[in-house]
Amino acid sequence: MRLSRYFLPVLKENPSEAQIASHRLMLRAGMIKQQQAGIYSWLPLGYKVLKRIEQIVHEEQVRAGHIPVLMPTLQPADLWQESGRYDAYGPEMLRITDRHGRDMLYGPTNEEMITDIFRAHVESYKQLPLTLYHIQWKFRDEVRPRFGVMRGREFYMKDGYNFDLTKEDALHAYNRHMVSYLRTYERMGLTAIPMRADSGPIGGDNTHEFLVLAPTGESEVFYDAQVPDLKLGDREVDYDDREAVAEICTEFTTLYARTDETHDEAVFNELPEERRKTARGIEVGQIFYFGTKYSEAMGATVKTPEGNVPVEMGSHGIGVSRLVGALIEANHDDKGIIWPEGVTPFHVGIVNLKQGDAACDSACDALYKALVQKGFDPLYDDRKERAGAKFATMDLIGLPWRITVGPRGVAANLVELTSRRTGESEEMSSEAALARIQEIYAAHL
RNA sequence: CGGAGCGUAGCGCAGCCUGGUAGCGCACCUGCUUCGGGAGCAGGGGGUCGGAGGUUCGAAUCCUCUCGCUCCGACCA
Repeated sequence: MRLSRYFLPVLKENPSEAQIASHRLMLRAGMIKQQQAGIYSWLPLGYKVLKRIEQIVHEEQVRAGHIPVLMPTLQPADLWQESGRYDAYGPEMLRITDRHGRDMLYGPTNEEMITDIFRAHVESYKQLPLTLYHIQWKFRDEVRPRFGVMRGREFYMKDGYNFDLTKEDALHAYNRHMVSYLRTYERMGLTAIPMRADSGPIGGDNTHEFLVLAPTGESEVFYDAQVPDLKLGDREVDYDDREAVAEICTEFTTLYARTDETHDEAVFNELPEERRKTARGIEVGQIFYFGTKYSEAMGATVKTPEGNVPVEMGSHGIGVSRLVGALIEANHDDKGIIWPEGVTPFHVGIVNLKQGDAACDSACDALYKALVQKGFDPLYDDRKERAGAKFATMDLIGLPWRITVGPRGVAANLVELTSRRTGESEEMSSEAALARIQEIYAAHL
């Protein structure tokens, strides 16, 4: 993309409404525009990041054997009356009446609807196990939305639901989700720690929240200093291998890691003092096993040799839109955002220091074409701006790599490759820069 | 939902107390110079002062109502 033809409304000054880094930077980098309290338009740059995150979530869910569907945002009230949550949910649920006076709601989650789909189409235990998920907009009418997309009223979320015959099967589904989530966050360059959590209004007795450590997090968390070092790395996972999947879960959940809701001071204090860490965390996902709570209430049963039995269920969510904010909270400096390679909106930025100079222009054009030809998505700043303005824009929007083309180097076929994260620059030929970019992204494409 | 604020040009703000029909910085447009870290000079355009009602000769300014947004607290993916 050529910046002169793009839509990137960056702000030089800080918007007054933004209190935390991610909100401020998303507004300044032209990623979002607030339309109402807690409701945002996603401008081109923000939309690209949102879609990259969504894509990673999809890929990891499919890899785990889960099946994508898409359910509507508007749901009929009667499904929620069946489960009893229509009355239980309270004013956070946005209730709507259509022209015929029928009660509807903008879905805050989809347990009821997915259970309805299941009971309509699944009759036999032979059709199990089954895990369906979707990525869809949700609405919770928060009393006090804040922090930009981190705590909006409208939010984009992946929610998945497993249907199994036995509790053992359902717990395997739970473990499968935990591992797939760990992979998902790692691919985004995030360390999200699974912590034992409270089940809240969804109910159930087995649940973990995934938290990204950041000073602006909403929850206080307590953990063993060794936990953030746990990594999946590039190990292969066979999601059908129950023992292997369970082993990984054990590895990631044995050390102490809890939110303030489940924190146990006595257990925590058994750790040597230097390993006891207290911090703040942003919740970016949660997994639940809740058994037959909805299947019994809504008659979601399968036929077995022993008769009709309600299915065992769990539900599992990843806050896709919230992750955009969480990623920025975890990756920024005083100049702007620093995107991890896995989610960056553009792979590399090209800065032409002397727009209009024949040699610089043609060098940039050639580099741009070569990058596109190799499957990259570069952003070429071809505006008639001064160098300082171009650098400041690149730093703000946080592309992890920048190639600078100036009149000095062009004569000798030299460009400059700069890392946004370290600020380190290296002069090399265009061809060498292209090769380096290929190398860098080999693990992310 | 309790408490506290704020709505004046695209963005950030001053003016309000002590009424006399708007101003600054950035951005934008034109020209000249500048050109590796958000340039300088000169000129220029842009605002029913959130909305409605009231007081007054006269309201951004005072009064009432209303809508929107933000912050602290309780609540939450």
